[in-house]
Amino acid sequence: MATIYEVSELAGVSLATVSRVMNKNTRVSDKTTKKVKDAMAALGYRPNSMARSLASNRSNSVGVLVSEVHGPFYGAMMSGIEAELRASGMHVIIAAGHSEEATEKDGIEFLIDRSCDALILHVEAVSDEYLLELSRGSTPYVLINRGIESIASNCICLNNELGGYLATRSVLDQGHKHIAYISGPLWKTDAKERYAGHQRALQESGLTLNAGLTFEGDFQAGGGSLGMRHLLASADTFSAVVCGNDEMASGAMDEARDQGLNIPENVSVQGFDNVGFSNYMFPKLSTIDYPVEAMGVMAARWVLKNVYNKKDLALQNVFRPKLITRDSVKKMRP
Amino acid sequence: MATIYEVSELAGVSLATVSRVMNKNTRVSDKTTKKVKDAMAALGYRPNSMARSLASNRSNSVGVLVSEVHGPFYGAMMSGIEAELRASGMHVIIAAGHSEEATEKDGIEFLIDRSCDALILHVEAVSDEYLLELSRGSTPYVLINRGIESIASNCICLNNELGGYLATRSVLDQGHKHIAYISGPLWKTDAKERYAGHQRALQESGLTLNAGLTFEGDFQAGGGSLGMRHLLASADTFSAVVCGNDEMASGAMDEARDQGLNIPENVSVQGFDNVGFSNYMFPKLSTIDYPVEAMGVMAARWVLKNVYNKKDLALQNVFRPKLITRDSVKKMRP
DNA sequence: GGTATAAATGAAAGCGCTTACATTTTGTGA
DNA sequence: TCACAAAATGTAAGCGCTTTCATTTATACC
Repeated sequence: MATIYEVSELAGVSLATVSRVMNKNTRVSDKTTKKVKDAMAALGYRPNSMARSLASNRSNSVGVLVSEVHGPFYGAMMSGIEAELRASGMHVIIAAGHSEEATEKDGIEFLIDRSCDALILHVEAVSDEYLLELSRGSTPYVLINRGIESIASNCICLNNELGGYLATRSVLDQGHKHIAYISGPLWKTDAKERYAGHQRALQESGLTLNAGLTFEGDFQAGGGSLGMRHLLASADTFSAVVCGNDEMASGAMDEARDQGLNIPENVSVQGFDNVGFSNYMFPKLSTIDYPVEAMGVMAARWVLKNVYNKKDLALQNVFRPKLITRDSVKKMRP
Repeated sequence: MATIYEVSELAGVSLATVSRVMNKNTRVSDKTTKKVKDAMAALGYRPNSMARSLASNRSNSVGVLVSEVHGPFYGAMMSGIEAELRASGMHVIIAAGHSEEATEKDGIEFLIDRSCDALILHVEAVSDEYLLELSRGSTPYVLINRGIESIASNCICLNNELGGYLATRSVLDQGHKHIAYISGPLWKTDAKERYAGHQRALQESGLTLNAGLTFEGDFQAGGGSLGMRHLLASADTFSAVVCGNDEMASGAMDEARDQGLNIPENVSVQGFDNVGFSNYMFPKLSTIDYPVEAMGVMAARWVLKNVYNKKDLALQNVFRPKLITRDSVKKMRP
């Protein structure tokens, strides 16, 4: 492998000049630029990224921590990030946090030790204090789907409350009066916010929350099944169930069918996330669109702008969820 | 940030000794080891990974090229790879190839330029010749889901032919005699092999392939819909359709339902991949299990063994697909 | 043409480690 | 106790770049 030194020799210039034409940060005359480029081409020169990183204290890598590497949600997020960053020559290093505090911290440290220039984090278990402390360190980071007041400009969030509101609002608009809710684990901020939105929609319609028609799930299909079983066993009746995410909606639908109910004829189901498989379900799931890929792209832009000094990038911190109407919610006869 | 030099000073030993206790590759007496570790702890020392890489010519990073970063299939694969490699302190850099030759080559070069110690590739568009040429380079790689005879030990494959056979065999076993097939794009090796398995199963049962009941799709839901439409419009009747993958099965089911057919009452559907959403579909899809996560883990092990010299790792090159019986294929009355 | 100034280039000191080789210390057996 | 091998540690030369500062060359103006 040719080194910069051999290039400089062949081109008859100094190391510094070769470095300059590579980095195009200082003017080099057209004539020497050409000589250098020719020499590079002749030698098939590829700069050694490790040496560059060491000398420049820039690794051109950004670390991405997701809860799970698989899963449609994180997939879309990583996809947006990868595309945007690679287009600018940066690479992404991934790590999984598994929604556990220790693992998340471990992942963050791992990425920092890897000399990432910046981090994009989707963390759930770690505390605000930890993140605040982290922000005092030297590795800048953006948070996806987590809002912390004092570092708001580092946060890229969905308005979950609005999403929760929209979900229930749309079910109400179809004439439903008895609405059950299967929430995500309420220690997760987004689950809590969505639930709050649900409550607001009910209140706005003059309905009161029926605690018996509420179930705290786990954001997984299993929790949705459990939730539906619980709800169906309850004394109260309902014509629709709003779920904290699509996975739980799927589980709930399965369970309902197992109990002989048809969807949406006997019970309507509303999801949240619109990620991956909701369109493959039957009936196709009405849900709330979570523009997670766009948010990934935005996180990447945040890094490009704040860490790699690309100007002229417009940033957006809060994204709006959008109602997706499909077939799982039926209109009620008045 | 403390450097190795400060640690050596505080501990009263040389740079080399500190390096030795970090890398534990040379014996250092217990006494000095302790002194060094204490000094490290006192200074909160973190080794600079870029400097280590430069000096040792090892980046501890492995590049992973997938067709799409999102998508349940690649998600499972990356998940397996990430978990296995990180447990050994290596990190993974991802890049997307988008099933296009130029993009795949670009991604591979990108990863090589990033000083990856090894590559794990899921490539589709690039030619065997290119890969052979690549194998003469200095960056070792493993191929997932691509078999090349002359570098067989670098390939981790599913026995696709067997999978295709199993899929059709199971449908035959349910008493179906008129079976349609929606294949993946036949320029892709796996699509071709699965199709070959289908044909073998038919032959074995003394059935002949009916060209009118065959459709070449694109491995996407859209292709499945198109395929089903085409098949239903054909002159020949069929009671079951075997699909080259789950996405197409989903599309096919949608289309069938749009045309008023019930599944599996009017037409049975068999998928392939068992990845992600097939369990969320309704009816739950009978399919062929593709142990892609395990294959990801195996690819990671290949790298650990061949590149990072971890002995004692058993490698497996060919994986067996497995039939998953669920609800989308119905038993025919004889 | 001569000087002042800007533009282009070069020289060399690191960046923070690893590792081959040299040196010192420790342990062993007679 | 001494010679000698083995174990432990130290010395110093890189790894391949970037970047500051100094030097040379080109440009402009009178």
